[in-house]
Amino acid sequence: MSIHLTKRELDVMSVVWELGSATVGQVRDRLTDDLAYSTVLTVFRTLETKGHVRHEQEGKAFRYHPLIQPDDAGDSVLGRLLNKVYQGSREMLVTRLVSGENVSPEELRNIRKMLDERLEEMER
Amino acid sequence: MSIHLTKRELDVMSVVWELGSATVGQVRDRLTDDLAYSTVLTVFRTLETKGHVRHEQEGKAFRYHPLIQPDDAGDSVLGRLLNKVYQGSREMLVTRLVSGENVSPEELRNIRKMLDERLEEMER
DNA sequence: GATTAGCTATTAAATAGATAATATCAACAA
DNA sequence: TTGTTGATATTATCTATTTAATAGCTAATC
Repeated sequence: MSIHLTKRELDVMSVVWELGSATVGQVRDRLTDDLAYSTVLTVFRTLETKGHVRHEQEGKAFRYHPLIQPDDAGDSVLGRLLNKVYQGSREMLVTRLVSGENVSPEELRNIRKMLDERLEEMER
Repeated sequence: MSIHLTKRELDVMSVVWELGSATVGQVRDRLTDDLAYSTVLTVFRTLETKGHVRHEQEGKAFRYHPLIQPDDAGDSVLGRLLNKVYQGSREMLVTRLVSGENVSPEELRNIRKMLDERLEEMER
């Protein structure tokens, strides 16, 4: 089954993934919205209930560790986006993804290279 | 500002985009979940309130027309996905997108071609 | 030993989202 | 004229999500 994260849950998981693991305070400091400590804690508890993180004691604080990876959470969103918005066309999706101003040629070349490699191993 | 659609709103808009325009009944018939007529109607009314569709009378029914396009709705999702899940790396996102079993070599080649063209026009 | 600082636990409450029952209304059929 | 049919309009309910106030606990500090 696919994993669904709410907006806030994703905000929190994003920091946890980035840091590898995180405490409530660390997450709170990194979020752009200024949330109360207890708010972030509540989100963590929800995530733990859902089995997406676990915690261990660290001094007096809890340190939360991810039990799911970005891809796990991304797949459901990506799937919905692909099917509902781009009618299943990966090309349309990627086209849009690289259509912004701030996309460097290098990034495009890297993506192309990745595609080349993937194509090669498919043909083998 | 970026457009946010809820899951159900996206389901409905998806059908509207696909058909060009749609009535409540048409949408209801195409959704995999079996929703009541009034449920779909409610979603449409929300979408209309938000300015995402307009309607015109057609016989006794309403026909709804989209006022936003797929890209408009996709951008906010894509942006969140890119930044929160893939840490801003388009390459990681695309890698995941093309990593499934059911991705044809042809589709990959089309994407690569699109990238080539985009790279060319950037260098010009 | 009392105080404070820094946590977690409990509880509440407001808002958003999803679903649908029921009331109405207009046009057509008998 | 009077149902009947096929819509829309109104209203309600339930659940999920978001936010946070406040209570309680523990270790260090004075």
